[in-house]
Amino acid sequence: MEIYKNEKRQLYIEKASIEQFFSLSLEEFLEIHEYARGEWIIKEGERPHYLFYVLEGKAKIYITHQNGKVSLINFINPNEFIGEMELLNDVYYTKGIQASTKTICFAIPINSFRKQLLEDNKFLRKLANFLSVKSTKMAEKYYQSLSFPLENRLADFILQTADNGMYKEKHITVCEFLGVSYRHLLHVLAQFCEKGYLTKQGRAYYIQNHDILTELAKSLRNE
Amino acid sequence: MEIYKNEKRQLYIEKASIEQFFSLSLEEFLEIHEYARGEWIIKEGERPHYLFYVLEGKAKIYITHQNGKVSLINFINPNEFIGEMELLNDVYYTKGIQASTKTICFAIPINSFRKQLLEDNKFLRKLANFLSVKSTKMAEKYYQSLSFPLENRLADFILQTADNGMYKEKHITVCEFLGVSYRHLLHVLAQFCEKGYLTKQGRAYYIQNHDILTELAKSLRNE
DNA sequence: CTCAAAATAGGAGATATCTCATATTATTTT
DNA sequence: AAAATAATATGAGATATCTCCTATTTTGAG
Repeated sequence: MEIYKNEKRQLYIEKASIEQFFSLSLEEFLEIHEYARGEWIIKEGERPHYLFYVLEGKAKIYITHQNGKVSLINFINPNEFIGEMELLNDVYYTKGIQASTKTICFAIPINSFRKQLLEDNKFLRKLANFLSVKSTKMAEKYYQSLSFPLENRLADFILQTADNGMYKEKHITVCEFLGVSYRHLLHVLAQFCEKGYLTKQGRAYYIQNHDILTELAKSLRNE
Repeated sequence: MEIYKNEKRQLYIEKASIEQFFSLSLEEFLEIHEYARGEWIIKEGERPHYLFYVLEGKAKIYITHQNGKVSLINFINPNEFIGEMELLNDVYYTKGIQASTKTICFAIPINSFRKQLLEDNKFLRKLANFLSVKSTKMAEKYYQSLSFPLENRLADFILQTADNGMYKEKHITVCEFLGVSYRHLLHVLAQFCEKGYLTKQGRAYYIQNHDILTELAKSLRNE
């Protein structure tokens, strides 16, 4: 983990236009952290010392179950908070958060600023907004996972992550994310190929029948 | 739906000690609504006109999927908000909320007070707190549902809802809530009886082996 | 009290998904 | 370049869960 100093730090502080977050001026206490791919931003079971806000990069939230099974429960993307739960509650939290690409975030030491943050209207509104979106998304994922077989959820995931008609995610990440076994993921992918929705070339899959995938994915979101 | 007036209204306003929610004094604009069992507090697809806070009773959140299947996605209990999403976002929302017992809540007309609410720190903090808990719970449910078979989730549910060793929920509600088919729920319940965890008398089930159920449920929460 | 609707109950077969085992191929480390 | 590790692939059999069907019992409305 690297903490940016001087000009580099200044650059990011300006870029993030942190005025939008706070009425109070935290600027001089704000740290800019960079985490390398694979590094743990928060270790599971450890109480974090900072409130983070992701500026660049991508991270993953993991939970380890008692049976040893580890689930990827979500991605964290730019413009999202990390550690807001710990700011609000005293309960401590046991999720692990790992950078999955180089990740740059701003970091506010919780211990020193908790009280002030909780009195800042601008910040609170921003936070409440973020939380409401987060909780909606989670609820969506939940009932989707219950109500639909992998076929539908995978179609949706493919459409969301495909780049120019080409799908090329790591199976391991995907099956964690969708909560199915590696084996079954491959099975359904093979089915998609067999049915002509996708074709496989090497490690990549090309979308052949966009409409059918869209149709499958549409069942998830009932709009 | 009944709107309380005068003394009845006053009673609930005092009981809820609404000072804890707001710095501003909304008291005279606050309505107290009572919904009968089965009544819709918010109809699916309809934009609500109030922010609610449940004082007494229990409600259910439903979503209807495109395939016509309806999922119960959660219960709403006393001391929880309803409609906070609509307050924060302009997006409108398509969940249906139905009272499952007589439900009394306070109701703030959103149109008139939105702006003021969003400037009230006390309220925002309360709301952020609520949302963070909500989203955590949802996340928990999500990964539980993915990682564990019904056996574990049902054991947990039984322990949570059993009253004095007796479990007596409606199967229909439960299978919606746990996201499994009616048939399968019965099957696992029958298994529990066969294995001696429960015994069945009429429509009720009595817990015979509390320890095993606890053990099954414990896998869900890894503490 | 009566009838319709809702809830319970269980059989049978299909499908989705998992576990385990074993090869092969990329990628990273030394 | 060799060795170690991670990722991909696939078969086979087990289990969890679903759908459809049909019968009985309970509950609620009139």
